[in-house]
Amino acid sequence: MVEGADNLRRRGRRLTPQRRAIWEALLAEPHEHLSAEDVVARVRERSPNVNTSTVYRTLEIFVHDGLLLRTDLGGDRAYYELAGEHRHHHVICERCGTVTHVHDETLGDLRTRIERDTGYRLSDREISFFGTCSSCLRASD
Amino acid sequence: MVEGADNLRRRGRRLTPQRRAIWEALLAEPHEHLSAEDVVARVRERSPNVNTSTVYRTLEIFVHDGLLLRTDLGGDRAYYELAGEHRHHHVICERCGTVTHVHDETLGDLRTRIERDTGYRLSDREISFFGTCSSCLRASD
DNA sequence: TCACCAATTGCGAACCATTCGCTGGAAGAA
DNA sequence: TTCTTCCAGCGAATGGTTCGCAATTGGTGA
Repeated sequence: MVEGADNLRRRGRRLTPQRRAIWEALLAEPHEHLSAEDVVARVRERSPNVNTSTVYRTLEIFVHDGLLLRTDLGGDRAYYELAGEHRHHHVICERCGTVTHVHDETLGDLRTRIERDTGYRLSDREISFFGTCSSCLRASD
Repeated sequence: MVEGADNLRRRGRRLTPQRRAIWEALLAEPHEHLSAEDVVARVRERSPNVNTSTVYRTLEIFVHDGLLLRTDLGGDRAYYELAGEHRHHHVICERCGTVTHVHDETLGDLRTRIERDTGYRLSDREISFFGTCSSCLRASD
C-alpha cells in the first residue's frame, strides 16, 4: 500500500496527504473501474476537502508513472484501474453497461498479426469490445 | 447517391435540402473519417446556412438508419464513415494520429472466442487498436 | 393544386467532463 | 529553520455535444 507512495517519491514527486488519500481510495477497490468522479466521491468520504482538480491532476500523474491504467470504455468519461493486474481487455454491454474482462491470452497472436499487416507497433493499451451481455440477451427473448 | 435519400424516405423520414447536402458531403469523401465539425465545414462550402445542430441530428439519424458508422478513435470526438464498405477496424497512431484500417479477417475467430469466453454477443461496432505507426517508429530511431 | 400537421431547422443556451490560471500553502532538501 | 519549488484549492474557461423552443417546411390527403 505504500508502494504507490514510494513510487511517487522515487520519481521526484511530493507525497502529499491528498495523493495518499487518492491512492488509498484506489486500493480500496482493486478490481473496479472508477471514473474521476467516483474517485472524488470515495476520497471525500475520508478527506472531504480534496478538490476535483487535484484528483484529475493526481490521476494523470499516476497514469503517467505507470501506477494506474486509464481505460476508454466507450462512454463520455475515462475510467481508471490499478496497473499490475493480469493483463486484460474489456467487453462492454451496450444495453446495461456491464463491463467484463477478457484475458489477454484470448487474443492469441492477434497483436502480431496486426503488427505484421499494418507495420504499427501496438501499445499496451487495453482493447474495448462491445456487445450484449448474457443476461441482457436472455431478457430480450 | 440517391440510395441514401431513398433510404430515408423509406423509413418515413423527410428528405430536406440539409439532409441531401450532408449526405452528399459524406459521399464526397467515401473513405475518410470525418468528425461532425468536418462535416459541417464540408457542407457549408455549398450550403453555408446549415446549422451545427442540424448536422449532429442528421448524423445521428444516418447512424441509426445504418447509413453511417460512428467510430470512436480514442480522441474526444466522434468520427463518421459511410457504412457498406468492407468491414474493417482501426489502428490509431498515438504519436501522430494517423488511422489505418485492419481487415476484419485479420481478427480470425477472435469474435467467436470472446463470445465463448464471456457469454456476450458482440456487436458490429468497429474495434480500435492503438500503437505507433511505422513512420513514427522510424522517426524515433 | 391547396391546406394542414407533424417533422425538421435554426438559434442560443445549457451540459458536463475535463483543463487552466492563479495564488496561497506545504513538502522536503540543505 | 529556511528556502525553493511543487502542489492544492478555487473558480472560470473549454469544447464537443445536446436541448428547448419558435418558426418553417415536406409530404400527404382532399
